[in-house]
Amino acid sequence: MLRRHKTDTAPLLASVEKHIRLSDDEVAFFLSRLEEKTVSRRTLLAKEGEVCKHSIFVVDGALKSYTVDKQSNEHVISFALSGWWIADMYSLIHQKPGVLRIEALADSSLLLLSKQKQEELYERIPKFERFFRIITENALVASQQRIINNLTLTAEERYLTFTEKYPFVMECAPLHNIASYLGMTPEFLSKIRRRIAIRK
Amino acid sequence: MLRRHKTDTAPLLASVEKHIRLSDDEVAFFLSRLEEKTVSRRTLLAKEGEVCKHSIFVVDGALKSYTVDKQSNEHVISFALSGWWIADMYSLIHQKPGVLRIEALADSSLLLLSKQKQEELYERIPKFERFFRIITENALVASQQRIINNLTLTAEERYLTFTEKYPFVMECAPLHNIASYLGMTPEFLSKIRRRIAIRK
DNA sequence: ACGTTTTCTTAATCTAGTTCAAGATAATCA
DNA sequence: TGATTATCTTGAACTAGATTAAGAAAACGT
Repeated sequence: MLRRHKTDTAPLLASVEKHIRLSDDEVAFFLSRLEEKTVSRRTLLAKEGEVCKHSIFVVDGALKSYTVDKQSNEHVISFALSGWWIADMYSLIHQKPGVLRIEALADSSLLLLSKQKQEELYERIPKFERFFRIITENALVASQQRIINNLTLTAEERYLTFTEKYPFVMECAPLHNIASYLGMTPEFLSKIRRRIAIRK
Repeated sequence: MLRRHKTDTAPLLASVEKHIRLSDDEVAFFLSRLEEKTVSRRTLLAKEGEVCKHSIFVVDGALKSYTVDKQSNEHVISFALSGWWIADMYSLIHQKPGVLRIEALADSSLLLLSKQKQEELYERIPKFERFFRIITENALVASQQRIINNLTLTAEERYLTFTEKYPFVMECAPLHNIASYLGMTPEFLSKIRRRIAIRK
């Protein structure tokens, strides 16, 4: 078998074929649109102030996106583990300077789909409109659920919900990133953890 | 001209045709999928515990979606004014019991697209995949921006940002709904407003 | 292997925002 | 029109969570 990619494209194809059916030619065309990239921990994939050029699919490893405020506090907006997409959606869609940094939490192998190649993909294989519609819908549901949690739960409840829902993120992201994602300080998360430990 | 709908479909068609080009037949088919509904203030369009059956397009008027917690506090998740869509996306997509109530803030005229007819629409006119992909992308960007604001801004900054971005919501939603949407109590919003008024 | 940086925790102090209680005004509806 | 209900505000007491400072342990780069 001829492998155009050193990076393993199977996880991405599995995700695509869960939603749309592709011919071999279409698969080949799709794969030829992708750029592979392996990065080491701490590599920046996108930076605030720059236009975000790619959607990133994580084949293996872990990324996070975050903003840095004037007091240079990081605010983690999202995590992406194996099988997830990540991007600065605002910047990517409107092709305007973004507000997010995207950084590798661990050595990672990625597949990048540039905005331009994504548009070509829609032109050539309209079924991909469907795929990305569904992916985006799922992301929207998750985003709204997070808003609901932020509005209705206490810091401790948010932490417990997170550990149940995303145990794998717990394993690869430092606690202060998780605190930030959950909207609290690392010190307070530490207190919560002790509270929970003592209760048991 | 034969009017299938008493409700004015022009705003919705304008929004659709901003993103995809339709033939007259396709327009007719699309419109035939829609159900029109006029409701008075306080009418419930969806209720927690029930499966959400429709995407709702607001032609005229205003809706809100919200959850009610155990202490029977309302938490406003979203507003929808003329030209906006609203739904309990989780419930609609997965066809499982939802967590949101959707309620009219004012007498409103609506166009409803049922989950089933939406699927039929995708079958018959695949271009609609594109339309809803774009609509969903925009909703996701807005949702993520709200998360960023919640993580990085103070209550006062959130209020000021909101009044600038959504002046029309300010005009038709009661203040305690806006406080709830912004993640603060109505009493505190009131204090913020006084603070701002005094400063001027 | 060792110095440096990152990660995580603890404790004291502080504050942004909540809770509770009450009153004023404006809408709503029979 | 008059009673009722919703909206908005004010103030005092309170608390969930932030801030500041510091130390211990682990991970990392060279």
